[in-house]
Amino acid sequence: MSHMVYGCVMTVDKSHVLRTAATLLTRKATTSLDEIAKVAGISRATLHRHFAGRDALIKALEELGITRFEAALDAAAIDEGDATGALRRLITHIEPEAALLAFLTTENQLFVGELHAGWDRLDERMNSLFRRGQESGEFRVDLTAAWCTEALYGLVGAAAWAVHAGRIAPRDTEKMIAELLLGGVRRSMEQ
Amino acid sequence: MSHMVYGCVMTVDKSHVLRTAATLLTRKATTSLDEIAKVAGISRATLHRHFAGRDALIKALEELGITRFEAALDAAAIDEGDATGALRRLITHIEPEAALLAFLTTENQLFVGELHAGWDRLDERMNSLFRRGQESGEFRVDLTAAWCTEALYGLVGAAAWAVHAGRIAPRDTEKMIAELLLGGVRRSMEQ
DNA sequence: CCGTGATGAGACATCAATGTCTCATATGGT
DNA sequence: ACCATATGAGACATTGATGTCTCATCACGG
Repeated sequence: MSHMVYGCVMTVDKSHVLRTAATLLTRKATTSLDEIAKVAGISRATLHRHFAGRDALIKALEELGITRFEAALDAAAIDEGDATGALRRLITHIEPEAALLAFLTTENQLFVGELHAGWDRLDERMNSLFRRGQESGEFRVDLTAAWCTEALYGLVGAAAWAVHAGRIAPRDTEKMIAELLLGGVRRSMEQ
Repeated sequence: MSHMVYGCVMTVDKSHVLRTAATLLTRKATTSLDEIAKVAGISRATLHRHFAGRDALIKALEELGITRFEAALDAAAIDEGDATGALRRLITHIEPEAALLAFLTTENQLFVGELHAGWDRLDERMNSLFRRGQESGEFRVDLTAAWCTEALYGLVGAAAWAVHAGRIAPRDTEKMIAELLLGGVRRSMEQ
């Protein structure tokens, strides 16, 4: 019985399904599995074959988001160079996953039970980046690292929503997030 | 068991019920009316007497949020004085309504159909505040007013969540939002 | 003391979402 | 050509939320 070889016959792109689910669930948290399957272009039966149920789908969404976020942190090499540059690189790598991240940070339903252990690790890496910037003198110290982390999450979500609403161009999101987070809206006196 | 310490026992405090609903629905968008009623301290029958159904409850939530937001804009007198001060005052007045606002900005379900006309008015007032700051030279012009508005919404939501998660103290939210939005995390050279 | 009105408790039917099943079809590999 | 696997379509029962109803209770005012 040496069958069960994975990887070639799988015509369903789980990542695509999950992204579709993230988009729909962000817009309407009560979206039915029927609609998710329909928009993803698969039947409800197939959706159910890949994800046992709604909870499993949400769980997979969480897993994917954490994985992508972690990958973005790695790709941005946030521990190298100055914190400002590291933060810019991070935003660049996070932006493509904005919709997914926005879903995870707003769907607090995930945290009613136990929260995924991966989040602790991500939060810690984020916090350490801001702390590093504070210690190097790049970042102000009157804003806690924890708040800066939460603010980044919030801004990423706001940007995703603004793009969806057509208020800002997709190509501008990266700059908008980075500039606002780093410099704020106030015109600097030095300029 | 008839308790409830209101002045008059025969009238349910709709505002209290709505705030409870906002809190619960923010944490879990699929919270049942049963649980909302229970946490609000009323029976499901009474909840249904005041709000015809889930949609009506959401609608009332939207109305309340818009009303409170509009009141905050008025109370802050955002058209008077410099834009920076106006923005600080606005944040001060908005902060108590953070949970409610956070719900409205994340519950995009509201916008699948027609979006409430009140939002246009609110967005316009917010945008004009940021435009005013740009024209007076206080705010930078490379960040659009629309984005600044969305960013404020996002930061208010992030702050509400951070407080709920115990990451920042309630008394600090005002400062955290204002300082980050105005000045960003980067240490200013002028200091 | 009694009546009006709001509420609490619960029964009941309904509906939508969900989970599970079967069967037919399509695809890819052997 | 044959077989294994994935998929699509749909039937079916179940579950939970919801809307509606009735009745008992409690508070307040006349």
